[in-house]
Amino acid sequence: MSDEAAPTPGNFIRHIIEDDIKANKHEGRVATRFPPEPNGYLHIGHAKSICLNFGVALDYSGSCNLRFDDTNPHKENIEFVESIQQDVRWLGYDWGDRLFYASDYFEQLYEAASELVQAGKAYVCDLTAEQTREYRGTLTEPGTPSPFRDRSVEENLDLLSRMRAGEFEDGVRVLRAKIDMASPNMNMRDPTLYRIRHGVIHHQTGESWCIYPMYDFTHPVSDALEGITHSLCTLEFADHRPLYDWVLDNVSVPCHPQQIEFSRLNLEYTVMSKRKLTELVDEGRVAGWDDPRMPTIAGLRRRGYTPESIRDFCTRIGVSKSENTVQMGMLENCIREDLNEHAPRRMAVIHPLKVVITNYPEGQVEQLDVANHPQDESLGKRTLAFTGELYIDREDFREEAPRKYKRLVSGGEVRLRNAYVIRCDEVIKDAHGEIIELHCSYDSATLGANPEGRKVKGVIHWVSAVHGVAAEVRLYDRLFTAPAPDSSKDGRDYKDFLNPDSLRTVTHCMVEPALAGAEAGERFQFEREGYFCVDPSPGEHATLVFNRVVTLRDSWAKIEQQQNP
RNA sequence: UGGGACGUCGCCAAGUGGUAAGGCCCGGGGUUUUGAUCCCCGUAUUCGCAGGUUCGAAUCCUGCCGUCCCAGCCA
Repeated sequence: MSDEAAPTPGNFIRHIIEDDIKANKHEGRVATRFPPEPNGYLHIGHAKSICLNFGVALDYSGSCNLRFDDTNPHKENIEFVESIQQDVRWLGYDWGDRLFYASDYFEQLYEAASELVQAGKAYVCDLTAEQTREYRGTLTEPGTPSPFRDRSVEENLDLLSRMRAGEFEDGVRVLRAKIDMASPNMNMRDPTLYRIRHGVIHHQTGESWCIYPMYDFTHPVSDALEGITHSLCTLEFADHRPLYDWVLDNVSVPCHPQQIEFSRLNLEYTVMSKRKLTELVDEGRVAGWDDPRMPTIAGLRRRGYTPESIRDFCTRIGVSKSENTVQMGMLENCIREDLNEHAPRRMAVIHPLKVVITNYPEGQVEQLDVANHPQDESLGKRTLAFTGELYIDREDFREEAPRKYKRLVSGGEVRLRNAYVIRCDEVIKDAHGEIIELHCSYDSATLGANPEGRKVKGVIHWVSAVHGVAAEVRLYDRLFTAPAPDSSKDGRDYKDFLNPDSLRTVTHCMVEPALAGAEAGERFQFEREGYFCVDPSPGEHATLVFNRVVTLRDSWAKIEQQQNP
């Protein structure tokens, strides 16, 4: 057991950075940035980027800026800029005093645009959006130059300043780079640099601007102004790199950062696009961005994932340029490993079945001393009350034992975890034949000792009926039923694969008394069930609510499945 | 049919001319008052395919095949 972080394995980006340091490129400096657009909550895919950018900065004594890419006020808002900061911080990263907004550079961006115009490298274009599309050509055919491409520098300068002054309506004109309408790279066919947007209140700049720069223009300039050395982004931006470099080569900036692309994370049984996650939230398919079924950082946090487990996950999946879809098991393994080591053990009965121990002295209560962790004494002990009436889980009793079943059966014996061995003598049913109670007898010689002359293989958990505390338990499962819900070949929408059983709420659970004062966000292992987290929602919960983070590995479930295919 | 990228075990992923790391999953065994944990052991004669260069190729060359991305006044 060790809390030492495993060394981060090398990847192609780290190799490039190490080579650059050796070659004294950028004076040996390393500066990265994490540049989210505040138009949604961060998800596990962003965590990969965050761990990469901040991790690299940490390991090479560099710095990593947090910069909001806020150039499209239509889609962005302050709730997102706040949640993003909270999530990055929660993941364990610190941007110090280097919190920036692309909008901090609007004035410099405008000057850079003027510079391009003056150099004859940008022009104001009056084509409509639709016309622009037609003029752009197709993947296989070159585009056609805009009729406004050869406007004079003077006219362009005048028009640009009047765009800024608000003289033109939305969509009437744009500023475009003058590059190459015949380029095989669509991004180089005179890309739009600025568009007009009236009537939106930007969360940072308010109403001071009515023209907004595009990503392809904003990003390289922002990177350069911040002295970024390595600008890491996902694969789909590889085609934009020539434009990124073009902008930096044609505008006066202090340095020329290097853009490097890596592949984004895909996770089985979920979706990762912001558009789809936004849809799930807006349409009420989930309870919000922090719904524990969401792959968002906020969702994982509420589910009970630890920041350590997410960071561990990010280092395990690595960084490469190949298209990948990581199995859920990988993420689950990371949280199991963390919680197995750190979570105190408790007993909780999710589907209670009453057990009466007929030979237990009436009214007697025994206080049992029990370890909080089977391997780690430093987690201490707690006391458990044992009584003649208790609850076990319905799953742990069968009238007829299936093959290899080693829990309680009629006439059979089982060990009550941390307590005695009991035998089931009688099954009490109601008028419908439903089992409502078990009458058992206990062997008083089996507390902390094996029974004489026989072996009892099964061990089940239990809660004293008089000391137990009522609780609600939320059992989560994967949000989608298909491994790749957003790429079905038969034209079905990702929402057609929503898992109807992704949340099962169980209301009348019984948990051991030590759980009574559990605080929001506290995590436990409910023995033989899984890891659970006290729901941290700022709550008006009348009773305790536990979210299931993840089940325990369950080899019995595998056996059972093989027996009843 | 243009351009960009990628193809190493079921899923990730090292490897950068010297004879296929590691993790997850999976299978088998052991310990265990959690069917958990932990501990052993096993799992690619082969790197998309086909040629070529070389004493030697996953690594170099050529050709082919497959997958992903690009035609927002989104990022």
